Amino acid sequence: MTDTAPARPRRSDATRAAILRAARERFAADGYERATIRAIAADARIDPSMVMRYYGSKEGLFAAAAEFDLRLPDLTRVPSGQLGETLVRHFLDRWEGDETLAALLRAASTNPGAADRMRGIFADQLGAAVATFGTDPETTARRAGLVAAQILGLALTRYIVRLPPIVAMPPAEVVGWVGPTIQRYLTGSPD
Amino acid sequence: MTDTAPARPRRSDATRAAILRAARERFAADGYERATIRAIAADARIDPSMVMRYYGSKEGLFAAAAEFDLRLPDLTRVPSGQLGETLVRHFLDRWEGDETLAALLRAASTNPGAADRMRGIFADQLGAAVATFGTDPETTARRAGLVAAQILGLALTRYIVRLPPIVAMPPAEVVGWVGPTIQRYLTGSPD
DNA sequence: ACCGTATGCCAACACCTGTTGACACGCCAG
DNA sequence: CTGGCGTGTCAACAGGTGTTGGCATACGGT
Repeated sequence: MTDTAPARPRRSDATRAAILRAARERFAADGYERATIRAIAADARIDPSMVMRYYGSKEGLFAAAAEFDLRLPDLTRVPSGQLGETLVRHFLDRWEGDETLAALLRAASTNPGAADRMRGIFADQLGAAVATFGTDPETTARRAGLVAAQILGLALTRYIVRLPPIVAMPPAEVVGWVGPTIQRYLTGSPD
Repeated sequence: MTDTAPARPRRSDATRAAILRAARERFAADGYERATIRAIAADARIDPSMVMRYYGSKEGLFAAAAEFDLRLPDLTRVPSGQLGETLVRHFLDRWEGDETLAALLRAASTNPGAADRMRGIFADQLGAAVATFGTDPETTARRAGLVAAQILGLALTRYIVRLPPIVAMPPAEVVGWVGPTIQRYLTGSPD
């Protein structure tokens, strides 16, 4: 068994946290390859070699920095007519409150490991949430995939590529437009 | 005036084309930073310095390789009820027949210039197409942006991140699910 | 046949990258 | 007080990057 959580607080915990914070910022702003360990270390005001000691490698650092929980609400407690609206609002909040998702999305375009993690998050977490309410199990994966496609497209155009009309839309209007789409992907049928 | 098109075919045109083809492949597969000039030159079976002579710099090469025309159909000739379906089918074809778009999307996540070009393509070309049929000019930019968000999300999950359920969907089913979404973004109203 | 020029290769540059090992300081248990 | 260990810095390595200039060669017009 790997001894996680001996709970003994180490003096270096603050440094570890600073590194992680700087890493998330840099990965979110620059993507995986342009976010250099040296720049991250400089932001955290320590030597680059510390990053290696605490996280092993750049890949290890990214893996630690890209840990993420969508914190999806319990969809069984949401009125079935408001699923889309609720999810879109939740994703907007989650996206704007934590730059980890932006880091993950930026990196996922070029880094296979990041793409892997992205797949995992949206397949596992979103897939599980979609499976909680009673749609045909045969189609849940597809429905979750379609939701992911719309949500990620929204995130891509709003936070990464920054298409002006999408950036300019207030959250409420985004919910108004995209909510029904998500609703249909979850509970509707094609064509 | 810059003398474009003296129409005199140069002996090096084949080389130029080979470089461009290799560049599109590499940019599409690896993104901007990981696609190295050396690797592109090796694919094209020439010396890296030739790339510099013909395209000036890596940025110049990318700019040439990322030239792209969506070739959107004339939307005024499409029955207004089939706009969504038509557009989705067109985008799927365009995306699968030319890796330039994939290169552009991969690069747009990390390279500001690529993001710029992406914005240009979807604002100018898609925006113009959406403007051709008579919706309120006030909302055309927003409608075009929403369409871009859904289409780019579909492309991201199908060709870049490769979410299994989206990859597995046959084109006809994609059209069946996403077509109505695009239709609503073009001709419908929120909420 | 000749010569200029377009085409291509080679070697090198300056720089930046992730990563490593040796060395210094300071906290804390004994 | 005195070790030992956790924390941090410094300098360097080996490799890869975009980019540059010089040199060979072969084409094409005269």
